[in-house]
Order: sequence, then C-alpha cells, then structure tokens
Amino acid sequence: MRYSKLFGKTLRTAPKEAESASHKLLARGGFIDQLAAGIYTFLPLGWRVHNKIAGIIREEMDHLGGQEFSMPVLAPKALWQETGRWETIDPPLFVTRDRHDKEYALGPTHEEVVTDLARRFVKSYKDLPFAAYQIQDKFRNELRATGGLLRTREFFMKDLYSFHTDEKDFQEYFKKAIEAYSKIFDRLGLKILVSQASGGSIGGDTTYEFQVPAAVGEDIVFFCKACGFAINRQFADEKAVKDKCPECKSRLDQTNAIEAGQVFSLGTKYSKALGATFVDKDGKEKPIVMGCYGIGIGRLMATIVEVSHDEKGIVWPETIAPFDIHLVSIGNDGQVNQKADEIYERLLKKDKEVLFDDREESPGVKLADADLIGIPQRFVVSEKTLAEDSVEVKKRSEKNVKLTKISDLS
RNA sequence: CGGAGUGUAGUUCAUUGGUAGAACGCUCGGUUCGGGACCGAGAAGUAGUGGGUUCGAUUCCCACCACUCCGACCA
Repeated sequence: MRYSKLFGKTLRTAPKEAESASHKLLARGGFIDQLAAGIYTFLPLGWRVHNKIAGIIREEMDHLGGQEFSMPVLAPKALWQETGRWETIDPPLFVTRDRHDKEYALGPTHEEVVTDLARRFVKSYKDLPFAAYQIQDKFRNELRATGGLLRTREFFMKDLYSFHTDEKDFQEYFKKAIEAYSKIFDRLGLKILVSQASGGSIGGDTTYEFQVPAAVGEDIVFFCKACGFAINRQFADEKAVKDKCPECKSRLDQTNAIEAGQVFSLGTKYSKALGATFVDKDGKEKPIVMGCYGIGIGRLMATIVEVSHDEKGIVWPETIAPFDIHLVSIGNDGQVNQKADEIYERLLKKDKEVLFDDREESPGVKLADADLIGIPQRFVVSEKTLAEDSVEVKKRSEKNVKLTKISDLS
C-alpha cells in the first residue's frame, strides 16, 4: 500500500475527547474515527489490525473444533422473552422495530439465537457435541462508553457457544477452550491473568475472565505470584477471599486490569428456557449442557496498544501489525524515489505486506509517522543507504539500526 | 440516571456586547531533504440548535442537542 493513497492520515494532535493512550494513538495514527459516543469507524489501517486479530482467533477457534456461523444481528422480541432477558439483561438491549411495529433486539450476545438453532437441529446425542462461533457486530446499550475502543456500544465480538450431552463432556471442552484462549493471548503478545469471576447477566456458576494488567483497566484483580491463582475483586468479595491465596496461602497482589475475554459455564440455563433437548442413549429426553466464550476484538486491539506503546507511538506485535514493513524513502532525489519504488515492488513480489511512504514529506514527518503507526520493521531508503546498495533496517521495538544489502532483502 | 465540564476554521485553541483570530493541517509557487524544515501567496467559519434580554448577541440568560470526565452499572 502506498501511504499517499491510504485513506486516513496521521494527526499531530489527538482529538480532545481522547483520554486513554490507546484512544489517542489509534486516533492519531489513523486507525479509528469516532462517529458518536462509543461508536467508531475502523479506518483501513485499523481494519487491517482488526482482521489480523480476528484471523488468529478464527484459527484457534477452528482448532477447538468450532464451526463458523453468521447469525443475524436482529432477533425478534419473542425469542428474547422466552429466556426472560428481554427485560432483564444489563446493559439493556438496543431495540428497534419494523414497519409493522414488531420489535427486535440488536444482538448484544447470542445465547438465544444459537440455542434456538440447537433446539431445532439437535435431536439426538449423536448430534452432540458441537461448537458454533461467529465474529460479528454486537450492540450494547452501555450507560457510558469509556476509553475509546475499551468500552464501546457497537463492537465486533467473537462469540463461541458449545453444546454437550453432559457436564463431564462440557468440562473437558471448557478446559480446552481456556487453553485455546490462553494461546490466543499468547500469540497476541499479551500476558494475562485467568481470573475467577461471576457470570453477570449471561449466567453460569463457573466463569473465568482473561484479564490483562493495565493501569487504565476498570477491573481490579487479586492474583497470586506463587501459584497463578487470580480472582476478580467483585467476586473475591462475594467469596470472602481476602489477602491470602485460597490455593497456596501466599499473599495476594492486586492490579488494575482490562477484561479481554470471558468464558462461561452455562449449564442448562438456556436449553431449559428454550426447550433445547436431545434424546440420550438411554432413550430419555435431556436438556443440552452449554458453555459460551467471548472476546471483544476492538477492546483487544486497544488493550494491545495500552500495553505496547512508547512516547512516540504504537509498537504492534508482528502477529497483528497492519503491515510487515514500513518502507520510507528519504530525500527528494529522483533516483532515491525510483529505487525505493523498485524495492517496494520487489518486497510485494515476495508476499511482504508493505506500507510504502512515498509522500513528498520531510524526513522528520515520515519517521515520526512511522513511529506513530508502529509497524514492526522500518526500511529506510536514502542516498546514504543506496551508496552502500543497502536499506537501513530498524525494528520498531528496538533502538539500533543496521544496513542490509538490497540483494539480501527477504 | 446523579454530579461536573466543554461546544468558535479540518484539528487544537484564543478572542470580543458592535457578526472573528492564531498554530497545525489543506491548496499554489519556490527553496530544503536523516527526526514533525523554510519563504511567499491563498482557500477555509450560519461561533452546536432554538428561544429570550438588548438598538445590536458568537459573547449575557433559558431550553434543547452533542461530546468528555467522575459516580452508579457492566459485557
């Protein structure tokens, strides 16, 4: 991609409504644009990152045996009334109506819709277990949106739902799901605390949150350095966990954290409410045992920026950076530009994802923008480097630079 | 929803009871080219919306709207 053609330029000053580091940097870098409170456009740069994160999640969900669906955003009121959540879910539903005045919920989560599918498709234990997931736009009528992408009212979420004949089968899957989640965060370069928590209005007795320690985090998590135990403070209060680890009796530390994902044991809450049953081997009709597993992708993107930036800009992990290489030409010399162009084409042929800053801007502007955007590798082409038949290679995460022969570029 | 704050150029802000100005950005010309260069010229505004006070309101008052923060709440 030629930067001169990319929609969404960098901003020298952050919009005044931006408070958190991730909001400021994502807005300044041209990744996102705010339309209304808690409602954002992902500009091309931001959408590339979004899709890379979604790609990693999709791979791990597929490994977990998930099948990808695309369920509707609009769901009829009657379905939501069957579980009672039309009135009770918190935050309340965004509701809209059609021209016949029939009401619909804009889906904040999809237990109702997916369980409805299960009750109509699943007949026998032979149809179980299965897992359905989607990566889809969600709507939550939050009292207040905060921190840019950290809490929005419309956001893409990966939601996975698993369906089992019994609790034992569920538990085995639940463990694997937690491992898959841990792998996702690992691939995103995030250190996480897997914290016990309460189920909120989604429900279930055993839930775990995947908490990323960060100063801007709204949650407070108690954690044990010795054994890895962690628990959300709200839940710790319920369980009367004080300052000692209930597992190993070590002293608990605490940290602010961003909840980047959560997994729930749903039991038969939704299958009973909606009549999603199957006939077991013993010939008896039983409710399906369920779990659900969510990750907000935009929040995850902001979380990564919160924990991976410096005073100059974002430092994207290689796995999700919008491009692999930020190619910068320095100097207005026609030869330099021509050579940079050749290197750009050459890198593209090698299947590299390259952002080529081909603008007629001063070196300072280009280098500052490269730091702000945060692509893992920066290639600088200038008269100096061309004298050595080289480009200057620098990692965004490191200070040192080195010259690499153009013929050796991979 | 309770409390507080802010709405003026694309952005960040200044200013004034007599209908506006800077910086950055943008356009054009020229110089420059390794850390947000410089010179010159230029475009850009219904001062959030509505009402009130006033000879006159962007400025004062009221209402509404929007955004932000704190609180409560929480996927």
